[in-house]
Amino acid sequence: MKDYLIVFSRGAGVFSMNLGELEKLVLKYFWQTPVADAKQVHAHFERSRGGSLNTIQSTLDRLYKKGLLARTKESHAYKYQAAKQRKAFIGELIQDVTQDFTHGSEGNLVAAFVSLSADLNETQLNELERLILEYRGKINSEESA
Amino acid sequence: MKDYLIVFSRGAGVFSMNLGELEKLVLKYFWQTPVADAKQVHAHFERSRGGSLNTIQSTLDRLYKKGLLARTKESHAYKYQAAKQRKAFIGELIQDVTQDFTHGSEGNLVAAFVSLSADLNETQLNELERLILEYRGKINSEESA
DNA sequence: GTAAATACCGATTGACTATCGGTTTTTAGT
DNA sequence: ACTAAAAACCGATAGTCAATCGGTATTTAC
Repeated sequence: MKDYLIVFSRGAGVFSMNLGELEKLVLKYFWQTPVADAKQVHAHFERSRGGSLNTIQSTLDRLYKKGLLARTKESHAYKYQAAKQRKAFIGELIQDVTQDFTHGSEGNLVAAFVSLSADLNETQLNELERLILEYRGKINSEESA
Repeated sequence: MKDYLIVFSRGAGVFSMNLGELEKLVLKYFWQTPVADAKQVHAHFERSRGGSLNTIQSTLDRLYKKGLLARTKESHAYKYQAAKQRKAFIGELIQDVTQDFTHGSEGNLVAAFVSLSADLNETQLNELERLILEYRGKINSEESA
């Protein structure tokens, strides 16, 4: 007789689930198209990859349940839109996948820099410095307000 | 009669697969412990999470086949070790999960900065600037060599 | 040469995406 | 109010993958 309990858990991050290929495509679609219903999404993907309207509908529903799409019912159809802007999503994604491997004191971004710096060119370094300056300015003006 | 072919593919990135909870734990273990065999890994995890030696063995094998662990046979047991250092792994991970969502011209790191900057404190900004300077220095000395 | 340690094989379970047929619900128009 | 169309909803199936572990084949040490 087992006197213990085995608990299985998958994913502890922001999303706690993985994204399939179609889900990724649909997300990208909604970063280009503010609002669309299932029919429109289906029309958009029918040519490039096929698939039935039902497949699109259940994918939209899955993304909605994951909190990645928002929806409102308008007459008899749901209108979907991205729940997060692309960059915010990417940020959460990075946090999600890295948090298991980064230590508390070590910022994810700093880890990312160390990890990716080998691929950086001068232009990107300049851009990054510019962003840091810009961000510093924002902090300071907030503090003095 | 179907005259078309449906191709399913999951993941196109560096790893082209996902990591389970145990796999993550084992990876982290090998970033702290340079070399270990299945028995040692099992001994380490037995207390905290249980599981049989076989489970550890197949997990090690899976990580090996994914290229995340290296192994050499020593007498009758494989000795495993991390194939990638932690930060390199994190870098590839970030690239992997973001590449579907970032545009070619936009560096992943720059995207990461924009995404994560809301969480940055002054210390981390300083650290980042320091890293940029350091990295610039490295580039320059390589160029003049 | 045998016993112990380890690798190897294969099966099962559970989670998740993709897919789509069929049924129910909702709404618009008459 | 009735009906037809549209859409949502339900449920089934297949494929991928991690986790798990029993059983068998190898390998090595003595």
